[in-house]
Amino acid sequence: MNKIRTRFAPSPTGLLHIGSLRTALYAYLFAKKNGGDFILRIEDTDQKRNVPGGVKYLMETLKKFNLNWDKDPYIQSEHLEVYKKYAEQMVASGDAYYCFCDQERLDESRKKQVAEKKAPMYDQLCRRNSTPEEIKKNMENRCPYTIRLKVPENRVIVFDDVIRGKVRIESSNIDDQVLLKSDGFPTYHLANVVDDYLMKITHVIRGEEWLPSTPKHVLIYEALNWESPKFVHLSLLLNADKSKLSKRQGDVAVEDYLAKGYLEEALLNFVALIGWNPGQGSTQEVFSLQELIKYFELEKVHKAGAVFDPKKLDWINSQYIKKLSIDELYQKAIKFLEQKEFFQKAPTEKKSEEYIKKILQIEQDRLENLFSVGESSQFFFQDLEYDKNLLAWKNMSGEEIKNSLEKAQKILEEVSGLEWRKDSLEKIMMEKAGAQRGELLWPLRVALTGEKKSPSPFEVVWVLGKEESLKRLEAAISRL
RNA sequence: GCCGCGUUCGUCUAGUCUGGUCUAGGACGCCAGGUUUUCAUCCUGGAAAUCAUGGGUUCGAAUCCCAUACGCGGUACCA
Repeated sequence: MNKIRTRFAPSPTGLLHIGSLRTALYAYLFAKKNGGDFILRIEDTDQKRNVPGGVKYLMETLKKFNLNWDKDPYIQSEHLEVYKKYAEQMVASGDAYYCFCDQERLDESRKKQVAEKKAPMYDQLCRRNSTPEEIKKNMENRCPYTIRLKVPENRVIVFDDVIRGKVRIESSNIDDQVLLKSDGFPTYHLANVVDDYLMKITHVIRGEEWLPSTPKHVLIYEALNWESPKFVHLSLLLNADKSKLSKRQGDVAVEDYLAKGYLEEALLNFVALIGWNPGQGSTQEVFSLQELIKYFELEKVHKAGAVFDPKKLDWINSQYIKKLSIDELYQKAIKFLEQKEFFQKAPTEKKSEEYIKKILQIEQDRLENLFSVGESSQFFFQDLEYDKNLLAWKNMSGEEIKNSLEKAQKILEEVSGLEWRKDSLEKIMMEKAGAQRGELLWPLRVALTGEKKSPSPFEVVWVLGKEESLKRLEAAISRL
């Protein structure tokens, strides 16, 4: 049996779509699961749509996700002569033909067909009418031409899809597809087939949008006398309204999600689970790349399209954030924090790595994405502003609040530097509070944070340190 | 229009090939309660699918067959 080999074949047209990431992941998982190769191939055959730097961006993005490809990336535009050779070979064998129709005529004919409610297809003028002499003359006059697939008449084309089983379509429904464009570049259909064959791709794993053109590809394999690879068409990612996931209804680029502070591992995990799960009653939801490789099976990939649920992504992301060490969290979060205005304005001593790491320890269980880091912890970075009424727990009077704050002051003053740890601070304060928890803890917490909701006062005190904590208590008392 | 693919809780899904153990299980989200102050985490519980609809086959169907509906994709010298 041949070595398994899959490929991810994006076009460098800009950003990487989240659905393409999933396609790449599945192709990668399947290859790795079977000890095969995963190839990166750049399909840059449309000169109009290529974006400068697109290839570099694609490679960098895949690397971020650890979707490492084997061998050097293959760039289609560097192999134009190969496609041309096979196109010519197909003309010679009678499986393709030259077409000299210009765009204008094609457009007109198409318009007419649509008006007549017929399927818009090439009317095969050049297939029926061109004589060898005409072709020769056109060539000598350097007439622009394309090479089209000569789709056989009255045939049923059948192929087997790994996920969907047998798919059949009548040849009368298949257009005489252009294989080689007039600019000398191949179309997707030709380039794809030629490269998949030459690169010994065993499994063509791609989006469902390619299913309808697969019969054309089958015809090309036949014409060239090549064995077809296995076809695997993946269902699409959908918007909440079940339409194909699109920019109109939110972010679709991988880059957007990274910018919002989703971790690569979490995104990959999430995307893997849309339309796939290990089955057999497994309830596991969090998978490392290695685990995905271990459990992945193409046969378990769903046929139906699946809605992209951002809420579940949030949850998975939070699971990954919780697992990070503080050093890792700091490394990943700091660049998001540095973008925040409240952070930029903070005094230098509140920007130290040590201080931020303490805050991150408190935030770790609360974060769904890294973009929002620090947003609920702004009180750590700036002077407080709050309504003094907020200091009251239930119906406490001003006098009671004052007493409570002074008591808190006294407790904190007595805590030694050695005991200034989260756990011992909690223990000490809970002991001193006795039955009066709310009375002591609520005013203290508000004095420290100025917020109705916040982490516990023990944690906040621990981060702020003795000096700053006492200062904030003093400020609260003077407000009363 | 034509061609193709699909259809289990709001969403992601298990179960479908090898019909009975499915009075359909899990997760996210939602709701309620608990976790020695609030928030979050965590824990417990709950609501939530007549398995798209209709017809077969069968003692028995989410599971097999057919039809219909709906959704999606394709229909380019774009990929």
